[in-house]
Amino acid sequence: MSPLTGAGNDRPATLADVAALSGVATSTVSRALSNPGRVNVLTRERIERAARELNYVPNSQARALTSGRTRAIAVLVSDVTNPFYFGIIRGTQHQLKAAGYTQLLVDTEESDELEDGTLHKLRRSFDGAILAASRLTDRRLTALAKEIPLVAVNRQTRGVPSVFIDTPSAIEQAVGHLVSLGHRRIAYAAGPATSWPNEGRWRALVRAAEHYGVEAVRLGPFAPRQYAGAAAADAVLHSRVTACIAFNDLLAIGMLPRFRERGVRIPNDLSIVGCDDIFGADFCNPPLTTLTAPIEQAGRTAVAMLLSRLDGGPAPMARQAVTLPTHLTVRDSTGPAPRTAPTAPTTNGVPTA
Amino acid sequence: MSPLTGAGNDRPATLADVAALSGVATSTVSRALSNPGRVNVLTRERIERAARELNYVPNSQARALTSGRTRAIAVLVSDVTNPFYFGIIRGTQHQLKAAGYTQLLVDTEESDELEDGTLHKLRRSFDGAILAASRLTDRRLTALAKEIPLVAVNRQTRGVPSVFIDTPSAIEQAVGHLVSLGHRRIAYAAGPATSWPNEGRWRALVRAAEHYGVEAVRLGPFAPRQYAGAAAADAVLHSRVTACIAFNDLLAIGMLPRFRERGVRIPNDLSIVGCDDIFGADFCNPPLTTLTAPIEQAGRTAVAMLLSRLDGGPAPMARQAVTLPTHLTVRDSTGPAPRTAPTAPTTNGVPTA
DNA sequence: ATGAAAGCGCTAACAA
DNA sequence: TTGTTAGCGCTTTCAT
Repeated sequence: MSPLTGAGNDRPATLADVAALSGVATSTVSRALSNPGRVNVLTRERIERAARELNYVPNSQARALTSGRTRAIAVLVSDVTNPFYFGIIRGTQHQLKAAGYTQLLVDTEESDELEDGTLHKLRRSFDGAILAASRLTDRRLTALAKEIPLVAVNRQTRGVPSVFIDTPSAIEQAVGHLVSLGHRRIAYAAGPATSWPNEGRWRALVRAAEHYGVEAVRLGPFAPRQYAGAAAADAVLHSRVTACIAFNDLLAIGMLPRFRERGVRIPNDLSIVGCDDIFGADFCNPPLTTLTAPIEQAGRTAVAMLLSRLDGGPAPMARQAVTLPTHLTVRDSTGPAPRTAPTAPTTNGVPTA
Repeated sequence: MSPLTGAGNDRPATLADVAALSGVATSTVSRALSNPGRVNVLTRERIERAARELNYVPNSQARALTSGRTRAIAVLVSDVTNPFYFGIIRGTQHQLKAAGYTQLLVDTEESDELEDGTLHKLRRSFDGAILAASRLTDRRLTALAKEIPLVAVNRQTRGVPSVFIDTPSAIEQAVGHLVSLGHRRIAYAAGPATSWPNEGRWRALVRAAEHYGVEAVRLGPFAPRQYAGAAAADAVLHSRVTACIAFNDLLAIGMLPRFRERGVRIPNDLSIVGCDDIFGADFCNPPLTTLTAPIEQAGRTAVAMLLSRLDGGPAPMARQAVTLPTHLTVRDSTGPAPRTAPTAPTTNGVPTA
């Protein structure tokens, strides 16, 4: 018989059972189990023994009904398919479990309505939410933050606690790196218009380009998916640049085979920089130079902020906006600029798309 | 004002509010909303209108307390870090949402105790569970399946409904493929001893090797992680084989850079076959020949089985054990056998580890 | 077809 | 420090 199984009982033990066995009132048991300090040491021990004997497990639904707290946190991602979120999920999962919370994972499928709707439908099923990539408007998000304890990742909006992964700063480093390799014209393969970090990355590129006196050209938008890489690669080849910074690694990784098909060698003919440093960025071919984001840490930090807020009242010590540093990781997809920008060969054995 | 926000009310509407507004008893509202058939059409419409007006959202905790059903399904994975589970999670998430269920994601960290413990602690928080890679013993699992509606993935145990990804059959194909390329001695880089599919894969290799009259050698066990690839690669180089089938793609991908370091070319000097076809298997270097598993489908199927069980009583139409076919996907990590097996060079400029 | 009433298991005043 | 007593919001008999 497993120690975790009831002692052959039919129905799981309740507070009342524990109370009966230990000869106290249910309220005392409740206190002993949640506010151990506010109960006599001896009775508490007796109660704990009884609870163990009956293999008592609190019913979290019932607990939630009265206390209003579920000890569950909703984590909303815009696409479970995207490996970027796995870092986030890993971080949140770790931190939540440590704090005894359960994680409700929700995929909002890039839809703001689904995001808003789910948040409301599940409202009483969680104590707080982490929006890993909110597609909501600023207004809506601000309003929501007043109703629901939440922390947004990569989304800075007034009044909304957030964890910001500072990719823009790293973009400046990336541009410096490219400039030092002789690149003078750099493309940005943009992500979806609904993505908040997308604009910041482009602006950072523009700023850095101005600073270094080089050109920046914007391409896209492209879906933040591997399959969008082909279109992005073609666009790059038509833009007469010698280097490209992609909205994210997924897109960058998707571009690689397309360049190979078209006879464009990376990094000899063209340099590529990704963003995030997701799973796979280190072993794709060639390994990707990218802006390494502390993804997992972002998840952990978001949870820490949220929980401290839940425990410590509306606005505790915790800062309301945390910025996580990001750095350039140089691998093999960037190299010295070629004399001329590569173009799509029209007579290369490979037909142009 | 968002249609999803209450009309400026302070506290969310309850059944009683809806009842009051529509002039009926709470029980009638309850029926109208759950058993639409058992209520007068007119009153039902009135109730629905009232509910909409008050922006009523049922409190799932309260509902769970009486009905015993939470409309949540727990999905247990042994390691959220492993991309294999991405596919499972994607599949379950999709199917669960379609059915109006919430997904509770739990990482059991390869620990059977944590698995068992979590299952019990959360017992009243979900209606059923999907064990994506149970580390429990057969006895324990069987016992558990009697208490809790569950479906196991890649784990066949009597009395436990399961979805089995038939990688063993594909291993036979893989061996055939390797034999046709001239390989006569094939290694198996084993996964963890606690992994159920691990043994089946090895047995399939032994069987196929016998059938083709070639040798099979077993190496390991290795952690099913990228970092274990270095050790696995070294073991392969000491085993005098010309081909290796790895427990999973993660391990295979981890082996690749190690071979490169040691001057062993894939597939010229050595052929590698992975299992699962996870994210990354197609773009690593070289792209991996692997046994493509319908991972996402496995997740979807598991959910379908579980839900049909929950709705349709203890043992409905649904088969209790489903096998999903797997096939060999040949990419660039397998090729003709070299004349002699590669070994670890001791004087190659690269020091041996 | 509808209503009244009794809980589900727990927490949180309030008393003692 | 402990017990008594109301509920939390909902479902579900049992009546009507």
